[in-house]
Amino acid sequence: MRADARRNLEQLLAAARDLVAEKGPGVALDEVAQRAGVGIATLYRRFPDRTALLRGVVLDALERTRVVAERAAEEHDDAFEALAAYLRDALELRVSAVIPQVLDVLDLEEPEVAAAREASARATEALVDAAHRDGQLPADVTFADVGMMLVRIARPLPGPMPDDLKHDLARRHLELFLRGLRGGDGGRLGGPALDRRELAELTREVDRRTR
Amino acid sequence: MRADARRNLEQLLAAARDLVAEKGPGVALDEVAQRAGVGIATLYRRFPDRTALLRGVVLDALERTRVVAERAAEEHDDAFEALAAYLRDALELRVSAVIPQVLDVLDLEEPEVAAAREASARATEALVDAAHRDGQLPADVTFADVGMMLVRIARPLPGPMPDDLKHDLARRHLELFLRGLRGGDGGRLGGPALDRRELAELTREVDRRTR
DNA sequence: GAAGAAGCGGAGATATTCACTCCGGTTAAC
DNA sequence: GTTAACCGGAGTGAATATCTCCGCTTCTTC
Repeated sequence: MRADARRNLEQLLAAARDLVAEKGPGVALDEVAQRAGVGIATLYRRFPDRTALLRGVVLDALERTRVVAERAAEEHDDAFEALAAYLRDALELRVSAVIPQVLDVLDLEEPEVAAAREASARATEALVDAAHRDGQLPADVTFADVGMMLVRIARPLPGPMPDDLKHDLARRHLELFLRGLRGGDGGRLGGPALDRRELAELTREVDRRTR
Repeated sequence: MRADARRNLEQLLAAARDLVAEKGPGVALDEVAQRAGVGIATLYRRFPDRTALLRGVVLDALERTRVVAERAAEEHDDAFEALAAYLRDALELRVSAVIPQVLDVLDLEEPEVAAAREASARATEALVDAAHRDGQLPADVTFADVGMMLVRIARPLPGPMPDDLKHDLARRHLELFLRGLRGGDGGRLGGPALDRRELAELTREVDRRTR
């Protein structure tokens, strides 16, 4: 495979990942190609139809999720810290938000997808279970709770706001969530601490610029 | 105004609210009319174009938000409980998720919208400030943090799952968030506590049914 | 309970958007 | 320098969405 072809493929997957997370699985494919910086024909060359693209996106996302979950387990002795590290990494990957969007549309029984789902879920379940065993995660907070809160936090917020600010806020809200799970006072939140005035000013400015 | 006309108007606003929260401001207007149980002509009779409908939805949402915020302040002596009551009520109204979606598209300078925004934000800011003053809300958790976490929790999760379960989970996650804010152990979470198997089983079933 | 005003529904013409293909030109690899 | 792989984007046809028109129905009032 030629080097530029591989680069284009990766850019397509990244663009599709971000756009599907934001707008759902029905995004215009032209838009995906444009965001990826390639022509529409290049998209169709790699992925014969929308389903193939979505399959590619979700397989990539599940695989990346599995990798960071397993790495987090290896690199941290403390079970809660391992879980926290996984959640932070997954957020950076911008991967979690896309998975449920695509599952809405894809065939879940399809073996390759089912296997990836299983592997990924198993790896993150191990983190949750370990934190439970160590008594660091409240017993009534389940696998689904953690996973879904990650989705909620990873989903790009709607509203007029620069993308990087949205992401900074997502990081901050993940820390807030972790602090809540941890129980104690927790550490600093970091990131933008916006009061009402600052928030209003910010959105107004963006609104004006894009109008 | 005739009684049936008023009822239809309310159903249109409710349908538009839910659908915009779920799919964004670009929803097909036919779909809105159908969900409201009225003909498409009835929609256009009330709202000459999409912008008018979105304006109606957001004004309604902001007004309802203001009302529950003010009522929460009145009915609760404890500042944190007042904030919690507001968040719970706002979640039930299914109103929070729609506001940022629409702000993305509407003219924020328009006086009526700006006034409603101001009034609504002021009322919820009062709740946050009071909880800060009483030392029940960590000082570094801002107005924007609380508001955005509400949006994150109120937004319907994507993925194959019955709507009422999604809503039960949203309630549960709000309680989880409140427990985190409160700091202590907090009360019971309530609602569906799903482990990995149950979650997988559930989505698989829905997936099969809708296929 | 009859008259009439207000309101309703949905078929269909029109506009818009989207998916997908084709081919002349470009670029990486050796 | 050659060649095979790869690329871009205009363009066509299909699908989808918007919005109007008008015959029918339902409330309200006296």
